[in-house]
Amino acid sequence: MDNDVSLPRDFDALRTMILDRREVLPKRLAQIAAYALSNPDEIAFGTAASIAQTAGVQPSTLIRFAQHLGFDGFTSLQSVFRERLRERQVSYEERLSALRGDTHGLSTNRVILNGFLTAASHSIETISHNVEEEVLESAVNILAGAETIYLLARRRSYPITAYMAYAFGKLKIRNQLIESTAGIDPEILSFAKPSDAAIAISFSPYASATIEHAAALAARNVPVVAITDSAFSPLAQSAKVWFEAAEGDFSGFRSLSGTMALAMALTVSVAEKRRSF
Amino acid sequence: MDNDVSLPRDFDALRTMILDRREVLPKRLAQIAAYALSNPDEIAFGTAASIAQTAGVQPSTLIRFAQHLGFDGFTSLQSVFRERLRERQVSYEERLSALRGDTHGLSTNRVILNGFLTAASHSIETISHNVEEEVLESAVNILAGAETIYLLARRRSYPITAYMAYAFGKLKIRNQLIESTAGIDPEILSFAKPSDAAIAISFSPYASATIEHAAALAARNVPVVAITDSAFSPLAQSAKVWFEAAEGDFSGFRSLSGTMALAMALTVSVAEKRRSF
DNA sequence: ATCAAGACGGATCAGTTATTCCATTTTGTC
DNA sequence: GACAAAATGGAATAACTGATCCGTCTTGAT
Repeated sequence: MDNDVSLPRDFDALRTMILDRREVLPKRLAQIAAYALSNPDEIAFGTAASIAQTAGVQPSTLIRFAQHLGFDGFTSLQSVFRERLRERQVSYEERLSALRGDTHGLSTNRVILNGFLTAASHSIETISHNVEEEVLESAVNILAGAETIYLLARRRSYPITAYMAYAFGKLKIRNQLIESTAGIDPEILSFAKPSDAAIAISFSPYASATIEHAAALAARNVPVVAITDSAFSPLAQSAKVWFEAAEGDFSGFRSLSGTMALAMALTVSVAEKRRSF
Repeated sequence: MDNDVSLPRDFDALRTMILDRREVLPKRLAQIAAYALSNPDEIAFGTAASIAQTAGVQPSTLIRFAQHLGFDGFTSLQSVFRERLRERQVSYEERLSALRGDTHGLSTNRVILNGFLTAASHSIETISHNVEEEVLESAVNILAGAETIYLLARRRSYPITAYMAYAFGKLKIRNQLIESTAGIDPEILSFAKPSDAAIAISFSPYASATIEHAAALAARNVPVVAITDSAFSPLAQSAKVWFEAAEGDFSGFRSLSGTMALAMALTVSVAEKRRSF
């Protein structure tokens, strides 16, 4: 349309072209541009309709986007994304060595990054094998029935509950994150009733505050769902149901990836369950 | 349909299966088998009609071929070929293949959990391929040289900086988490000097506070390292270096796994670098 | 040579595709 | 603030998709 002279044949050229025009693109077209560059595989394999949906636009906008760049339709734009995947296949062996133990010629930084990525992927694997159907179901049941969900975690586990608090909030599920900025946690927790529930997360070495709070709640018949690392964890004793989430770690820091995925799954499952009430 | 118990979910398994049956396959089906193994890319991208033509058979034969192998149609066979191109990390693919695809007979809870686990593993893969050596190095250099590291993130990105704050603390690296509980963020940030540095994390839809703070810091020559989702992000403009971390998501919630691993790698790399001073 | 069982080709079908078109909204200019 | 131009959403459409079906052909055991 407005650029017939140089229509990009390969992905890099296309990428550059899009980045060049980023400021002059209309809103929806820019939205697609951003999506396309960060999810090129989706463009390569998806259909106009499916891509439009995940990118949050209309299919027609996708076609306009392609035409705006000089292609004669979505299909020709898509073929550039497909070409990219075919070519990349060549350098695939070199990529493989990146994550394997092969640290030759890699910078320290890269070794560290790979370490964390590997630890993360191990966590995910472990979770997927260790989580049992019944445990998952009863945890979801407990939480879905709760009036308020209390979130207990400290230190390295705190980010998990922070994200859960955010997600519960978005999903309009009442929750209370125990953060102790003012040191009044015991008072807040004293409001918890048996019709509420708590999620407690802690790994060895266990944060004493989390353990104590969980025990206190359990003593008052508030059901506790725990995520911890073994059956010997003091959390497991206070918990009505508990998940074993042995996280991989690298140089002393846990990956959190598996636990994070489990936590989000719990969150969304609870919302899903409530919707069916 | 001579369906065996297990139908291959990844390309290698499919390849082995086809090679096993090579002699027992009827003529036309063998013809397709040979074509498929030597032109896997064509199968991945083509349509049943186009593949049939270049392979010299009828489209219906292609579908019969797929069904003969135990798939329920050409489409499911094709998805195996597509998966092969999509997953650059073969080892991950093998490990996680159990997770993907069939949701038959799984509980809703399990489907949701698998969704998050898959999204997490995608994130990790993406990060491992998108992070470039130079970007990583210059980010580490900036941060290692900083007196105080300011951590900016809101909402869904907040858990990342929360964990970084914890890890930096453990590693005795001076840092300041911008949390705004008292609404005095601008004042705290006004202390930042060019000899400090900031890490800003935000994904679309970007948290305005993070964007503004990052821009303010950049304007005062405080170097900003950003983690965001595309070149279109307003964060990328304020940043001296920025990482692209397109996180997989499931039912609207980002996985955070890849970003978390990247953040931890940055944290530890900075500590490592400082130790060498 | 016969004949049943499987393999095959090709017409057909329901569903989906990319695309077009037009009414409406948004944007930019004077 | 008014107006033209551009952008956008969404319904409509024609082409094409994968899959099915059935008559014909091939194969191989008897």
